[in-house]
Amino acid sequence: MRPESRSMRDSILAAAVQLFAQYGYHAAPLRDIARIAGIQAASIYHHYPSKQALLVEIMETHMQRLNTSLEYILKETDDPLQRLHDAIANHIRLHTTYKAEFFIIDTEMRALEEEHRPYILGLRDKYEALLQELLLDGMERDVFRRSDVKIASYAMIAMCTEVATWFRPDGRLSVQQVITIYRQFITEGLLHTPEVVAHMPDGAGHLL
Amino acid sequence: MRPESRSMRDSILAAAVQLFAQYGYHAAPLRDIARIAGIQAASIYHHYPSKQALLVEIMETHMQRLNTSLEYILKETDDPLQRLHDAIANHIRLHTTYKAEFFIIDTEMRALEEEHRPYILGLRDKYEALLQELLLDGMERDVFRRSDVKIASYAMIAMCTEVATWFRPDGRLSVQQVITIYRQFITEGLLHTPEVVAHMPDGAGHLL
DNA sequence: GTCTATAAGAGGATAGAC
DNA sequence: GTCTATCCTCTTATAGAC
Repeated sequence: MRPESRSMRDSILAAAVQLFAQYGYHAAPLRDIARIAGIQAASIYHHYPSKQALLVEIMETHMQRLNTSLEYILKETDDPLQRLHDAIANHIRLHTTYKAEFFIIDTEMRALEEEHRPYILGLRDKYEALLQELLLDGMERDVFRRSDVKIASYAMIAMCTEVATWFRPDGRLSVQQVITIYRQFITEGLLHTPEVVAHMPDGAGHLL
Repeated sequence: MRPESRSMRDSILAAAVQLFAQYGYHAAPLRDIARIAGIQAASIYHHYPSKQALLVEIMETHMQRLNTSLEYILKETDDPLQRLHDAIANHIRLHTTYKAEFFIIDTEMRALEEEHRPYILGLRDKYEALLQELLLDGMERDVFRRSDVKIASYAMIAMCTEVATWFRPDGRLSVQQVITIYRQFITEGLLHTPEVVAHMPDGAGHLL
């Protein structure tokens, strides 16, 4: 694609991301997307075949980004706990960096026409499978408590994904702080870790 | 409201719930809602002033249901851990019983017109505040580990709410099983609880 | 590559008969 | 309380000039 068209193509996509996230796919008129991009509605069709194509491209790009990064973590790291930490950080970092894009993925699946839905759902299933692989491995190696792998993956994905709903770059917490808090919640839960140290003969060896 | 109209009013609302959940608010035509309810589109306006009124009524009814039940738990129960268990069970039970209704609340907030949004958001904020009250109390009484109360409430709500997305009454797990798994995940996290018992002098007193 | 003009249709809502 | 008929607006998408 030549440079002069590449730029307008990106502007249109950026405008679509903004309005799809703000009003939802069906409530975002193509005219408004065009206006933000600085052209007429009809001109969009020189760059994209339909409104639906904009949605598919947004979802495809970022689901692939998510999958590629998790595949990299699984390939490069062996320790289950380190893998989990990296996966949580990766998920939250991407969902705060591409906040609007992932919010669209999370809320506009229904807006996908039959033709494209299986493909995008496949990408989402792939991510779940990768995370489940991570969790199962950690359970088999006795690092994680044995529990329902599917439910654990759903719960993790749901809570880390929702960060895209409320996170504000200028808010109370930095991305790194959010990651640290979620990491501890996911690994240790809400309850106090039992005070093991007090019962041990020599009082040595803090667990944390 | 008289009985003969009450029935059609409910039929219309039930049809709206079905189609709003299936296709989304903007993609669900009033004509289709009417067809499922067994009347003509124009007849809906005898029972509701607008399409928007259907959405507001669905959201209002079930957010109030959620708030009332959590308020009851906080009033009747004092023990923080028991309160947490009850709150989780209550949230998941309501979100599986009124699956479509809560799915709409979770995905169609953007479809609310300015006039009604503050009211519904207020009900949602109220629920978050109640849960945060529960969590803060548990931390101050040293039952829960001290951590960020807001984040903990967001995480809990996100993971328990998403059950409405994938739960199937005829699926692999019963509602009670889902509740038990979530409960353990939220309280204990993914990691093994340290094997305290082995280090204790008499080996007595299982923690769980 | 962008424009103007417009097709073609769907949508929410209203009027007024019965 | 429900119907038929219809209004009015908005929307995606296309045709063809520049």
